[in-house]
Amino acid sequence: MIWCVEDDAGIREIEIYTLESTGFQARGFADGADLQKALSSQRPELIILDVMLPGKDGVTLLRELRADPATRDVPVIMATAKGSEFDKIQSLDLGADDYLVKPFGMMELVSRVRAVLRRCRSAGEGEASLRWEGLVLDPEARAVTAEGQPVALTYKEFELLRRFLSRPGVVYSRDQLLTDVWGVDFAGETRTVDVHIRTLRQKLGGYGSCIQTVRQVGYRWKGKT
Amino acid sequence: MIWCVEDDAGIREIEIYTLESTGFQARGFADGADLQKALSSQRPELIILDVMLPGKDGVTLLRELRADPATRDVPVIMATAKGSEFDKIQSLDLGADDYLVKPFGMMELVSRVRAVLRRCRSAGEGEASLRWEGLVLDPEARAVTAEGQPVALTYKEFELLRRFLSRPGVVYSRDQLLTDVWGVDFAGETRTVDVHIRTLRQKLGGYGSCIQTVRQVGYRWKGKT
DNA sequence: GGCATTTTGTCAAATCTGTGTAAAATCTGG
DNA sequence: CCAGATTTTACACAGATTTGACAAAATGCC
Repeated sequence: MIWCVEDDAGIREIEIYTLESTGFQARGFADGADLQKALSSQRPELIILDVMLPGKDGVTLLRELRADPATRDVPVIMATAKGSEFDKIQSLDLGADDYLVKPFGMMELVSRVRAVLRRCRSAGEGEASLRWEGLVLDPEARAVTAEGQPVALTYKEFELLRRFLSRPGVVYSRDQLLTDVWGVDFAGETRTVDVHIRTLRQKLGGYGSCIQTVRQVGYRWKGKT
Repeated sequence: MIWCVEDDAGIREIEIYTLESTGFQARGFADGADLQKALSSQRPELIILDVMLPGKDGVTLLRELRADPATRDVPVIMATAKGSEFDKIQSLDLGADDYLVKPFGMMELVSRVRAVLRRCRSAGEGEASLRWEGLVLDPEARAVTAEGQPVALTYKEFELLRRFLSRPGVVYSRDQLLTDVWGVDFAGETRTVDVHIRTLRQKLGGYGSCIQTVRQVGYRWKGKT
């Protein structure tokens, strides 16, 4: 799925039409706010980002994308009408993967998208990061952030959180968590899980209350709404 | 089984014919009311939903589908004549799995259906939730909702309800329920079941009366209508 | 229809169980 | 051996479960 952020509806239509007719799935956004809202629940393969946008401009958006562990590794192609060298350098410095100068032909768009995707895929697909509102768990970096602030978790805590976030709302029994996180051959059969849940809850601060205990059964991440 | 919601009988016929001739089972509905009626007793693999419909429009229907735990995870492909960006974004935001713009070719329809099914199947099948009209029991989340409102049940209450909903109309004797829910080696043999049935009936509100007592025998969930 | 008997509904009190919590004990890698 | 992570232990408490007593309803008999 490729996302196009472009305020001009006409250009956006053409971009999407072109991408879809070439076999990509595509979706458009008129501004950065829409993009960021959608990013909170989904993750595109690639973003085509216009520099000139109402509200936050493309360069600012790019900077924010790169600052967030959850979106750090989404490829971005910047698009701009201005051919100014400044934008170009600045964007590439901030980590844009490629650059398109308007007016660009649709074949150029497609070929650049393909090129960037090819480049990024060969870089190896990483595990997607899990997120819940402002809480982000990055499996590759093995790091968790809450509203951008790092949360230091131990191994067991991290693995527990990973289970929860990967299936929010689903109840995990203590046994399940034990064999899952501790390993099938775990001897001890005490309040071990409880204690780790407690420390995890503490470290998660406000998100701590998202871990609900289901009496007689186990724990689950607070379901939607 | 794929369901097509489309008010134009001609288009509906063609969709169904195409899907069936490609090996799918398909069934058509003229409006949202018919769809929702059918959903109360069955569950399709995928829904193709027209945006322009008499009565409730497709976007509203989609929103309702996504709001209901029982249908939240049914894949939906939206179809529309309007190429309006608004509809498209809104639908995808609401969780449509794909989008078809009329007039679409039948081969495109089939390929999109295949793509969505492939994507959703790999998402892994969990336990199916049980439902009775507006009452939904989700075994994985261990949660029950009545008309979307959560119903807090204790362990025993949940297990009882699960028995009833899994075989509506079947009478369970107290002994059966005791060994089933309480365990084979349950000592106490008093009014225990009755008391739990009572609390369950209370918490279920209007659905409480669906638990019928069969004198001398036990209890059962109210059979069909 | 009355009446006795049995079965079920209801309530509140008593009991039991699982969980939260803190702190001590143990383990692990450097 | 140390620091930090993990596990164990112990105990109090909230909430679930069970018990027991009685009221209400259904059934069968005359």
